[in-house]
Amino acid sequence: MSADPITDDVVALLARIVDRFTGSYEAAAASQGLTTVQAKVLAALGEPLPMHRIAEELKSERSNVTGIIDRLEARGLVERRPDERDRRIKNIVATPAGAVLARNFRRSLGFAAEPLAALAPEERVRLRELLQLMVDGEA
Amino acid sequence: MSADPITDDVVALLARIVDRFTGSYEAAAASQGLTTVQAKVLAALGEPLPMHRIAEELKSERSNVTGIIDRLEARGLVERRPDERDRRIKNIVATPAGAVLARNFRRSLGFAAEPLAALAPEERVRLRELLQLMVDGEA
DNA sequence: CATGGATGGTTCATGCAGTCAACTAATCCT
DNA sequence: AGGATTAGTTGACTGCATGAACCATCCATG
Repeated sequence: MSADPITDDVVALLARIVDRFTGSYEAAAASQGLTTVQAKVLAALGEPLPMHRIAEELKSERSNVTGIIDRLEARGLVERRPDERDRRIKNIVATPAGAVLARNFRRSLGFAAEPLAALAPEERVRLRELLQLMVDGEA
Repeated sequence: MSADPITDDVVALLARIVDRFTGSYEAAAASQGLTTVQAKVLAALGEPLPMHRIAEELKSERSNVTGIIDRLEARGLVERRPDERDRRIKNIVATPAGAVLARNFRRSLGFAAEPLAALAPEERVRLRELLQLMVDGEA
């Protein structure tokens, strides 16, 4: 269809890899009793973030984030902290408990993803180059 | 953390690429008025499939598939057709309308994904090799 | 400095996707 | 024939997502 069979192959391979990757992601999240969105939020919370930044991060609506944070806060993993300078803003910060889960999540994601990169060192370097090109290739 | 900085880089790059890919997927689905799951199902329906096969495909429960097919059927994109040999089974088959949407979806997914593979032909070949290794690398 | 417009967050209603448990119907196995 | 297994559905419940309406706060400009 797309004229170029190699491109088609690459796209198909990417589809499979994406599938595995998201599978690993979900498994890693579940291993910490988190949904994927919750894991994503918690993982992004190295620095406190206002709600609307989180909405951006998730490419979703502010109204949606309210609920997600509600649930995380109800479990004591996250805290709404009023901003000093701008009283409209609530900064979300991970509690110690939340930080632990985030760290465990990242670790188990790493383990899950590692087999994917089980290539010879030289191959991994080459792969990194190519992926970097792909990433740079767009705006 | 994972000892190997190159692996870390590769994982991070993969994460970004996965992100873009799923973004494209969602956009392509939305362009046909479909949710991502609906698009996935419709795309898998080159051949009629019994519900439980679809559940496998989606890695979800049979009970979940019931609802998904309900909605597709309500829109006339899909049809429940009783199986001749095994009367427990309902084979799901795309209606002409459904097939059109599936084809449009695939086309617009192709266009969306193509920029990702916008590498020199030689690079694409090399990338295909590496991705193939990754895919083969697991059970 | 007052006011009108933008921004940050919440609420509400609605819909889809997902799980789990309980159920019916049909098939398989012996 | 009868018990286990398999296919699909139903119902109750949760989480994620959107869109519209709404406060509160901030900010710009007249």
